[in-house]
Amino acid sequence: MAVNEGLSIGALAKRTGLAVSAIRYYEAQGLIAPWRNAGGQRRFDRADLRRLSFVMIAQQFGFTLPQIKAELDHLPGGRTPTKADWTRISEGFRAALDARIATLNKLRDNLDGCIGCGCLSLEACALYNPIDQAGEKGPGPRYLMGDEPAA
Amino acid sequence: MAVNEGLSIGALAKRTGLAVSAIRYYEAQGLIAPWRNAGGQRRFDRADLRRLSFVMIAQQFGFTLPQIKAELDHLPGGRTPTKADWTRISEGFRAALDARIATLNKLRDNLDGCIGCGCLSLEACALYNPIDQAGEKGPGPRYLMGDEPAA
DNA sequence: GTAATTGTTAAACTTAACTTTAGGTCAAGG
DNA sequence: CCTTGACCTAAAGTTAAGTTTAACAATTAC
Repeated sequence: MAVNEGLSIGALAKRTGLAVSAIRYYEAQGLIAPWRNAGGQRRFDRADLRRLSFVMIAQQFGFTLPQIKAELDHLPGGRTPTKADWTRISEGFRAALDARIATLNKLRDNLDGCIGCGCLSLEACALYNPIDQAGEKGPGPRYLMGDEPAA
Repeated sequence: MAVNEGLSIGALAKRTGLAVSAIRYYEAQGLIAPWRNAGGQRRFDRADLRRLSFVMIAQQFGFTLPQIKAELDHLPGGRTPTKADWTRISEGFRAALDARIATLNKLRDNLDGCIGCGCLSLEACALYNPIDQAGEKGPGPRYLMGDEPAA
């Protein structure tokens, strides 16, 4: 056992809890870049454990792999990332998470209003607006829910 | 034009902002159950607008279609759902949403600790535990927001 | 009455994030 | 040396939530 062999993909899988196939997939997506030993097998270093932790956490937060790659690409190229490097990109998480929590709180407040009125109608319901983002910004108000325009 | 013809799929699509193909897909998944006119075309009633509103809102909250179907299946079978019926199942949203917000808040608090230590390591990082749970849930895309919404 | 629009079906295609399979290679133990 | 287990690649399969396509029928508009 040479001192500086690096981790095999199986060892990395055990340490992270990821499937071997997932780690290979992440390499294909450019999230990690192992080197190869004499026999052509992947060898990882310990910094890759941290990279994969980052990937897993970012996924929890709803980031896509390309987005995560974009973050990881901000890490320094030539050297092993320092604690400060990781702290810097982790703070991006904090901001994204705060934004997401704010969105859900707003959604919940809207829902509270809707429970009160029981409407769930597209036009009247405050929840409709977020949905509308993707939809057409078309024609004016309609009577959507089968209720008469009734006074 | 008979008084009580019902809505065509195109009309429903315009009113909801959904694509015609999406509405057909929802029917295939059992989320709505239109009847057919003499020529074999789908006809919807106004209550289906409300069902689709419910679907769209629930999707905003991260529910899957099977989960949404499970909620909709709690609506009364024989009659048009009343406002009270809708209010009752909307309250399920409120609970799920509260749970999700709580989860994210916990995640954020853990992240704050991690930013402090800069570790992001699997053994030490508090964020590891939620990841570990998600890993137990088998193959396929992971949940976007952490916990699976309460059914 | 005819043309344009809207509707019908089944099946194939799409994207993300993987997993599974098939057919072989490398490494470690006895 | 030989076997067993870990590893390799490329390609196909999986799931969710739809969209697209092709070929054809029904409705509506003029």
